Formats: sequence, C-alpha cells, structure tokens
Amino acid sequence: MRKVTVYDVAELAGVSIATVSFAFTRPDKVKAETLRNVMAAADQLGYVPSASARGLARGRTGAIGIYSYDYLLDPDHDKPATDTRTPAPDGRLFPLYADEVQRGVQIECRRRGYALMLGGNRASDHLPHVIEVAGRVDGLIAFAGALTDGARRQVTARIPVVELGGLERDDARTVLVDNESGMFDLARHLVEQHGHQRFAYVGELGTEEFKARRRGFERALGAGGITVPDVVPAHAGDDASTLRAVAEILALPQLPDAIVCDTDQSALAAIVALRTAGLRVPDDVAVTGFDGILAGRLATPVLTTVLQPMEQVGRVAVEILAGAIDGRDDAGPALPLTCSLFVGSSCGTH
Amino acid sequence: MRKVTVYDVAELAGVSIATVSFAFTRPDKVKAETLRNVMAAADQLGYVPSASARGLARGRTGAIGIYSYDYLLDPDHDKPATDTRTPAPDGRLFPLYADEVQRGVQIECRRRGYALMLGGNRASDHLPHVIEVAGRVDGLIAFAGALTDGARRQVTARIPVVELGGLERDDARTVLVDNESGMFDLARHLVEQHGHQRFAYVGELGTEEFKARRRGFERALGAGGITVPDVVPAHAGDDASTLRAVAEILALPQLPDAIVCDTDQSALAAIVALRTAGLRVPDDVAVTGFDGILAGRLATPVLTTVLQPMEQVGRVAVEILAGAIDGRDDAGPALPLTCSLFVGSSCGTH
DNA sequence: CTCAGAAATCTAAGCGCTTAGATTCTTACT
DNA sequence: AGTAAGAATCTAAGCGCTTAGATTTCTGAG
Repeated sequence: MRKVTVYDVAELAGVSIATVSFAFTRPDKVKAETLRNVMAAADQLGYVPSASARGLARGRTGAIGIYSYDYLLDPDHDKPATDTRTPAPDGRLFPLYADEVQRGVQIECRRRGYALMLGGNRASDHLPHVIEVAGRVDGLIAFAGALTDGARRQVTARIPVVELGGLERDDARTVLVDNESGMFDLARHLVEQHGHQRFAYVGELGTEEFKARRRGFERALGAGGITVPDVVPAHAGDDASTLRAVAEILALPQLPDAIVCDTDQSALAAIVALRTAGLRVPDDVAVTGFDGILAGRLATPVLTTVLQPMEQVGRVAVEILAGAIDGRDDAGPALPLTCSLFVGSSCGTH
Repeated sequence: MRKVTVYDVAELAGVSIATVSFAFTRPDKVKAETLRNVMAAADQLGYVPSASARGLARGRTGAIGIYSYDYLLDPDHDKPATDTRTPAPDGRLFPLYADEVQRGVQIECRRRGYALMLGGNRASDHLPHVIEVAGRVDGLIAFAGALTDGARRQVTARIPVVELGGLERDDARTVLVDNESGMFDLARHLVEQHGHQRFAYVGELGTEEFKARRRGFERALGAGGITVPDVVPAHAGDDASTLRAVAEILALPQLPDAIVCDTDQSALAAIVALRTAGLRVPDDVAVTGFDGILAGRLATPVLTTVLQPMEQVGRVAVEILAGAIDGRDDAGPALPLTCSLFVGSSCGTH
C-alpha cells in the first residue's frame, strides 16, 4: 500500500504536479474542467495530501500546540491499557481548570482552521518533551509553570509562545486573569452583604495568581477597616493540608465568621472538615473558594466562589497566538480577563 | 528570526548534517565528544528539529489523530473569543463520553510516545475536514458515525483507522463494548434482586449500541419469564423526547415497577419528569440508565446504571492503532470490552 | 610498524509538497 | 490573419531532515 502522492494524481489526471497542487490550494487558478479531472483522479486513488511535505514546503504546519503539566495525567496510568479496571481517582472525575481552558483552545482553533496538537511524546534522552511538541507547530500555548526558563528560551527562538498566567515575560506573551479584583469583590461581598467581621484565610502565596488573590483579600478587608488575618497555609491540590489548616483555625480562641480559601478544592475540603467537627456551614461559619469548578456548584451548600473565565482564557490565548503567527504583533500586553463573583449559599444565608 | 536548522548546528559544531541528525536520533552511533559538541551548538542556537522535515524523510509523523463529532463543540461558539461571557450550557458542564475516551487516548499516546492531534481544520472547499487530519498522522481514531463511508475509504487507503463502536468493518478496526451483556446484567439485577415485574423501556434503536442494549434487556426479561414492553421512543441527548416518553408511560393503565432508560441522560430527565408528576423514585417507580456519567453518580437518588469502560476504550484504541502502524496486525477482532453494573439507589431500596 | 576490521563520519539522494518564473494556450481586438 | 494581454499550465528549485553506502579514522593483533 504505497502512499498516493501528487505524482500519482498528476499522472492519472494528465497534468503536472504543480497543477494538482493548485487544484487543491487555489482552485480558482485552474480551469474548471482540469479541476474536475484532478479531483476525480485524487478521489479515485484515495489521495491524502501529506501534511509533512506541505509543512516543509510552506514553512508552517497549520497546527498549534498546547503544553500542560504531565501530572494532569495521573501517574498510575503508566501501565498497559488492559490493566485499567479501576476507575479514575475522584479528583479527576471533575473537569479541572486545565480541561476547561483546553476546551476554549479547541473551540478557537477550529474557528481559525488550526489543528491542535496535544503535548505528545515522552521526553527522549536529549530532547525535553516540550521541544518535540514545539517542532510540530506554528505556535505554542503553555500553562504557567509548565515551561522551564531554558525551554521557554529555546522554543521562543523558533515560534511564538503564549503563557497562561504567571509572570509577564518579554520572550512570551501572557494571558492574565484579574485574580486580585475577583478576590476583592468576593471579600467585599462577605463584608458588605453578610457583615462578616472576623476572617480566616486559607491558602498559599506560591505563584503570582495566589499572591494576587491575597492582595485582593487584604485590600477589601482594609477598605472595610477589618483586621487582616495571616495566611493559614494550605497547598492547592493537597486536601490534607487544608484539613490541618482547618484544625489550626478551630484551635483559635474564637471561631471566625468566614473562612476564605484560595481555591475551590480547598474550600470543599474545609467544608468537610468543619462538618466533621460538628459545625454547620454557613450557619456557624461561612466558607468561600476560588475558581468556579463544577464540584462547587454541585456541593451542598453551593459554594460561593470567584468564577474564572477558563474557556475564554483558552480562546484568547489562541487569538493572540494566531496574531503572532501572522506577524501581527498586537500592540501591548492584553488586559487581564475579569472574573465574576458567584454567590452560592456557603457564604451565609442572607 | 530565521529558523535554525541542522545546517546551522552542523556548521557551528564543525560536523556534517548527518552527524547532527545521528546525535539526536542515535546518540550511541556518535563519539561522546562529538555528541557534546553538537548538543552544545544546538543548545546555543536554540535548535528545534522540524517535525515536518522529519516526518517527510521518515515517512511517518509520530502522531495519532482523534476525530469526533463537530457538534461536541457547541455551535454558538462560532463567534469571536471576546464575546464569550455566557457560561457553557449545562450539558457541557459534565465530561461526556467523548471526553473520557479522549482522556484514555491521551494517556496511552503519551505512554507510547505518540503526539496526539485533535480533529483540527475546518473543512475546506475540497477536502473534507477529516482528510486534513489524516494527512498529519500515522493512524486515526474515529468515533462511530463520525466518518462517512467515502471518508473512511479514502483515509484507510493511507493510514490505519480504529473506530470506536458501531459496526465492524473490513477496512477499519473497531473497539467494541459489550452493551448487550451490560444491559442484561442490569435488567437481571432489577428482576432478581428487586423483584420488579412490570417494565417500561425508554430509548431508541438508532445505532448498533442501542440495539445491543435492547437485546440485552429482552434477553434478561425473557430469561425471567417477564413480558417485554415495547420501546417508548426517546432520543439520546434530547431531554424533551424523554419527557414525552414519561408522559406516555404515566398515561398507561398501570404504572410499571421500573423504567429502564438506554442512557443516563435520559434516565436523569425521566427522574425529573416523574418527580414533577408527584412520584417518588425509587419508591413509586425505579429508574435506571446506561453509561455511567458523572452526573448520575452525583444525582439523588444515585443512578443505577451500566458503567462503560470509557477510558479503557480510548487506551485500547491506541494500542490497536499502534500495532497496525507498526505492521503488527494483531490477529482477529478484539474482544468487546466489558461493562460493569453500577448499583445506586434509583433501582429500589432493597 | 602494518593492516584488517570496527567505529565514526561524511556524501548525496531522496521524502512529497509549494511556488517563483518560464512557457504555452486562449481570447478579444484591430 | 495577426497580436498582445491574460489565463492556464509547466519546469525546476527548494523546504529540513533521514539514511544507505562511501570514506575516513581509530584500534589492536601480528
């Protein structure tokens, strides 16, 4: 089953390969009758143009890559397919931030006629994983933290890169979300609508995003003339650390009115911990999260949180990347995307 | 920013391009010192090998494609990214069958070092969408029904194709799920464990899968000597049709003991309809589904259903495809993957 | 010190397409 | 009929890599 090429089609149609190429790429340049002949020949032979040859000749592949963390694919899947009997761990049941963003990317790629390449090959001995992806595409979207500085430098030397979140850099464009305002609005809601006075803050300051959330929190409390509590440390994605944080809060001389968590996942774990301790949410203490994941919307009580525009992040990233690929280097840094307050019932029944 | 090529690296390292190529692909064939030099030069220049050139020279791309339905990306997204304010419709909040399968594909691709190409370009005037994808990959995974006969013929002429579900064909391999046994087990459970006698069946017979489910149902009832009810028609994904079906059932002279729906989505809609009519599930009537989607597990009552091995479907598909790509045409049709009964509380409290 | 054989490297020919620029065929006028 | 301008088609030169097979360099036994 030798592969059918332009040469085969050209021969059958009785034209040159250039004409075949034109027939597919610029049909208006070809006489109607010739076009019909070529297409008939192609159809008869089952011709499928090679994207490799096309990409090489054109200097672009027509594809965009998305690169995220390896750990999104859980580790215990490093075994043959036939072993997979156990269902995925619970955390994975819900679409995560990265999934939602990817969806946005997918939608926008299709709109613009780009193929989407998912971070693919495992790292070979000499090429880091991301380089393998970078070689296949005209532009790369990367989640903050997924790229080492070295890798970013190397990749940006060849193709434009858009990073999602993190710090702004000069070698890559960045899509930012206004975490600070989001958290500000949330905290203000707690103060103004619910009259909460004593707060606890559970989370971390490990990335720009988390720092911004904290800033928004401090700003809102400051504006209300309320004492800003210290950060009770808990790491995103580590429920045990949230449980410890809640224990710490329960050991305080006085229970706070509200516990503000810097992720939904953490907030949900906190609610469980509080319940276990015999407390009612929100009656005894309010709890809020950040992100807007599905689990929060389905929880009881419905989690009050800050909704991130995840799908939009993905779409905007493609938009910017497409501009960069086409050489339109859209002026200046894009405005950060805005979050919206999502009021559930976990923040108080008022 | 001219692209860095093997030539540049070779020149800087003082070797031929062949040596550069060897350094990357078969490092053991190169003297240690040379290898170091080449790598240093590559690193210094920011060399990223072109997958297009590589694919052309090698005759394979190292990527696998997955092709599903366009309508999984909802239609109202055909507008610029900046307009996206409204959240996705509710149905999309949950990971669907296709998402779970894709996840399995993704995991297995990574394990095997394949890049994954998502159905990409919109159809051009002359090339159907799928052909664009097919030109980029060494093998294609397609959901049943996503491929027209013509497209399948054309694609299979160039690369191996694995279809997920549907009919077995001679030009493409197929990953099958044993829908019949799954539904058989479910129905038997209803009969034997709960002693249900009078049944209603809501669903359709539009595809092989649905027909198999119905067969399993008929077989189980037959085995129990129970009268098999007709299919009350309802279309997957169309909740309104389920509501009509429930109305039809409620109009019967006698309420059945159990309503067996051929999808979870339909079952969940049915539960809502029954509640609206003032009936309790499962006390007044039991309801069951098929698929094992997340929403069912989170519903109250928890939906009794048949769990499809979705992730495994994806993984097995890649496994088969990889075999076909390597010329190992693994003997015979693979066994259908088995479903498992998931007993919630919607089938009766017994 | 020689020389065969192995190891390392190089030369050169593609892989299947795109696309300037050259050539040939049409068409519409004079 | 003759011709110039367009339209249609063709020729041929890459695009950046891989890989036989040729060539050179190294190694160690005699």
